[in-house]
Amino acid sequence: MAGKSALSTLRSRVYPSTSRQRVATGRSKESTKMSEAQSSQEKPTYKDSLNLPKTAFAMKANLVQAEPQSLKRWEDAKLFNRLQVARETAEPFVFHDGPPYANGPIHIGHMLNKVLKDMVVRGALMEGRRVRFVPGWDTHGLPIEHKVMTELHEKGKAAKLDTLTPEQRHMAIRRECAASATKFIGLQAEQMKRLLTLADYADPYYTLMAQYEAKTLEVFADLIDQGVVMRALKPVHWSIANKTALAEAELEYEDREDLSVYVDFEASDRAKVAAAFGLITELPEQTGDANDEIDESRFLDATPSFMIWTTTPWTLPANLAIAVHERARYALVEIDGSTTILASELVDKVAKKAGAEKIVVRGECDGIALIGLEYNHPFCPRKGRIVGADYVTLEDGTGLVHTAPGHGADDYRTGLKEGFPAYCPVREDGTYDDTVPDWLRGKSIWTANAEVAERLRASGHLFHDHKFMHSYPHDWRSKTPVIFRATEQWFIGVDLPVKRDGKSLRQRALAAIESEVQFTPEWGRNRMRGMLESRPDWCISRQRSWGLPIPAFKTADGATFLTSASVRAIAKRFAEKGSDAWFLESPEQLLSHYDPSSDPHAPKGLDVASLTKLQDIFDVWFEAGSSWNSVLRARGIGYPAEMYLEGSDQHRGWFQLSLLPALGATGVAPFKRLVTHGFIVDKEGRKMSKSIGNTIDVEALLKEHGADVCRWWVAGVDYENDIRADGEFFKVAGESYRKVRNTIRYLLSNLDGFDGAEADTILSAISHTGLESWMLAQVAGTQAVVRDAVRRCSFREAQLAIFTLCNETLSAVYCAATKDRLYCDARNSTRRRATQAAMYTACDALCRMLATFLPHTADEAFRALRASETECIHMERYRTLAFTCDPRWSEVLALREIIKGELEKAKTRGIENPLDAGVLLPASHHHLEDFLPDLPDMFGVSRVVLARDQSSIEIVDLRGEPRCDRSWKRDATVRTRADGGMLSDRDAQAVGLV
RNA sequence: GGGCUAGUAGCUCAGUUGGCUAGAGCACACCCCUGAUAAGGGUGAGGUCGAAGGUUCGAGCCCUUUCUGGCCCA
Repeated sequence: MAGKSALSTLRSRVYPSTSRQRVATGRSKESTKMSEAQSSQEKPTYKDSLNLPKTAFAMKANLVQAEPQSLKRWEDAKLFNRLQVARETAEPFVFHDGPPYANGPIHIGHMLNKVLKDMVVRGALMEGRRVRFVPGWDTHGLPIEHKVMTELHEKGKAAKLDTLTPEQRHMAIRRECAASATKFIGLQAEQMKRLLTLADYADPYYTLMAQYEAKTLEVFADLIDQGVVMRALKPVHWSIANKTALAEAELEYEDREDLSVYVDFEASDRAKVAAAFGLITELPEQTGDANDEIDESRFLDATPSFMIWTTTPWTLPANLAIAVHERARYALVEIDGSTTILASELVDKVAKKAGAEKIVVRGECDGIALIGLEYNHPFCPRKGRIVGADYVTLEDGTGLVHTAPGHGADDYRTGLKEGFPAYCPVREDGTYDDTVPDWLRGKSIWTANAEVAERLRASGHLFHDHKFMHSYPHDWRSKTPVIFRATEQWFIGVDLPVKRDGKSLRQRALAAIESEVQFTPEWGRNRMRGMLESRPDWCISRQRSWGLPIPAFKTADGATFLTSASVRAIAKRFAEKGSDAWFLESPEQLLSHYDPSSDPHAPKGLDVASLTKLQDIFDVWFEAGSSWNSVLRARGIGYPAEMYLEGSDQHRGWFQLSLLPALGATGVAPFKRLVTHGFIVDKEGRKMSKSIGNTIDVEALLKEHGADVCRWWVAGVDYENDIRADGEFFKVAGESYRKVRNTIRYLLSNLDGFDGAEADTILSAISHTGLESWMLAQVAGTQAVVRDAVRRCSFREAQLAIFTLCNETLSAVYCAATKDRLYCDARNSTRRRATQAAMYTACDALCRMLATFLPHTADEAFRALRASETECIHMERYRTLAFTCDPRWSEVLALREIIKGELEKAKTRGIENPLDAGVLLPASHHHLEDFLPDLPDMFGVSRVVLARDQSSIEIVDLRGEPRCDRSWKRDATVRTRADGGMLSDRDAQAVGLV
């Protein structure tokens, strides 16, 4: 004992740090300390008699090493499955994962999305709900196929593909694609698990699974039943060399010289054109009135033309319209004898290019005045019409745009709007069909370019032509130029009436987002409405290898065969064999479950043996957009989902493309609520991109900070808008995490030897005016805020409430106030045990609240609290916390703030340590008398007195009074005890010196 | 170019229908404690609310224009 106290003394002497000695401002403080230390040499020290904090819960989290151990513990304990069993009869919370694309490692956006989803999952679990969250992956589609093809090229294996039959070729590519997707699913799943997300990783969904594909086809069949699936023409990039459609990613842009032509399209009705420009074509009758003299400049005697410019003369046979901009100015000019119309701004430029000399502007008007006028096609026997289009610019050409809906994307949209067909007289080998004039039939479009120009020149329609260099798309494989060519595609018609109720998908979708779906943030509703209002029919077919085949056939007489019954039969086949069957099996095999006699829509006399398979595959969005059926309904999880939670780009993507098929097939939206988050940008607010080099690597983040810190960062971001991220921000999140962790550690460290089972009994006896009641009421209030905030996905709000509880309520106030009783009271004193019971309850509640955000740390703390390695916080649910406190506590807290200020002022009087101070409260505070026992600890002072004769708060200097050697309080009962120490009654009792 | 959306202390954010001397937390500075110790407590300094006009007795909040970002289209 003597040795120990000597050591303590030595420590107290040596401990003051050098830095403090450097900054020590003055005089007496150090000397006072020294004299006290010296005097204590003769006196006993009491440190060992105190109940000081003790815990195995480490201050340093060491997340990077510890989290994988938690993962393993949960996996070994089969946490996900145990939860399913435990919550079997609980109210389900249907939550559905939007599938990320399996073509690379996860990036920080995935981290954000997955962690937010996990907070929803864990939040619902803590509410006692049953949550079966199935993670999914989108596995089909062009990016994977393109990447695989590029790799095959690089490895020199692509040439071999060309020696295969088309079906062998498809299969070879599909095998490679499946391998690639599977590889990245494995990688991503591990990374997502490392983020401590809780999901059914043992049984996830992939869009390439046979069952999934079958269920997607069922949705397609439902849509056929509802009458919204149709076949129509649409222009696509077309490789003549390979006779196939190409995607944007398969194009390479190279410079190419083309013939560019300026063509005059003769107006059909001279008078109408003249009127548009304020001119006349008929001379009014002579009245003889001198004032009625004819203004000859207003008289138009020639038939004007509309001048267009194009670099693809071969598309002129398909011209159906000319587009102008409503607000652009157009001029009627005479150029070298011809009368023509073009944008005012471009008259000089065009004239100069053509070397024209004599230019007379006869009139001007806005584009809107031209809309509706008609013209005669220069070599086809039909009329065309002037239409308005926003994309018309005055940068090149004439301001009047040649429009062939079968040969251009803009043209096609204009055609849809104006009711023109996607007329395409070009066959798949690049030659004209029989609908064009004789002299073009069967000719290649490339040779047609020059011939069309010559023909126009001969007939006087060619104003000017010249060679023109421009960037032009080429097929990346054959290196040949591609064309836009309208082909037959499958569509879901958004304006067709659905059989169920006669309303179109567009009408139903608009109604659904108006009143049946909640949006977080609310502006998502507006955004989605705009997109739904303007969206065209959904083209669901692609000409690719890697995807789910659209199971359509061609009959011997060239008709397309596809009915809902045939699709359902093939769905059955795919469920057995996977969609590879489409490329491996004969039509008879594929249709083995199909019985034409029971299909009212089967063609008469259908001969299955004579069918040939069509080669379209589904747009990947159709597959992802059917997940509510392939996952939620197929697995009996529930329908519709409570919520979908994705990035705000999915308003156009997954949200919309899930809504449309679901409304068609079921009549009900697949989600009740849409929550969106913004995109992660760098600290300057710029988007992250590999080329700029401002990306943040998820693996590196996890390695540096651990998942709980990363999750704590996610919990704190304002995810509704762009989210700035930077390495520094994670350090800040780490600091905040440490604060919470330390608070928990301190609570735990004061619970050494306390039996948590007694907590409730002890707390049932506490007073409303007691400190415990106040603290527990704060905990209860925080829990209510957290639960409500998490339900609303307002994680930031929940995090702030938890942090404030730790930082303010507990660390700064409650823990500071209860130090004296925890350390100095007798170990089993009623007061100390009440404090422990309150701390136990607070810590328990904190673990439950934190489980949503910090799965590892909450579990670690909970096991420490329960002193059990088998307990798991994630099997728990919220407890009801029915703690309330006297409403006057708010006054006590306000008073505490005032006292702190007074104590600060008292420092100038030399009272630097609050334990050297007493507080005199004036008569006006007598209503707080019930709180008096806790007030000294609340203020951190040695004594609080209610003084009737006092008119204001006063800080009393107690430095003249004896100081208890054990508690360091200046207490009236302090006196020399039998062991020679100066102790107060309480402390004397605690050490057994009564 | 169009639709939606954001811009408040060094950083991350609150600021309800216009009424405040514009608030938190972190970081920073200074102080206390050394019995939560690679912890804990206290105090303080930081802002012409992106910019310019306008409405109003009064604007961070409403209107117009504009600048800088983000998402989705074109």
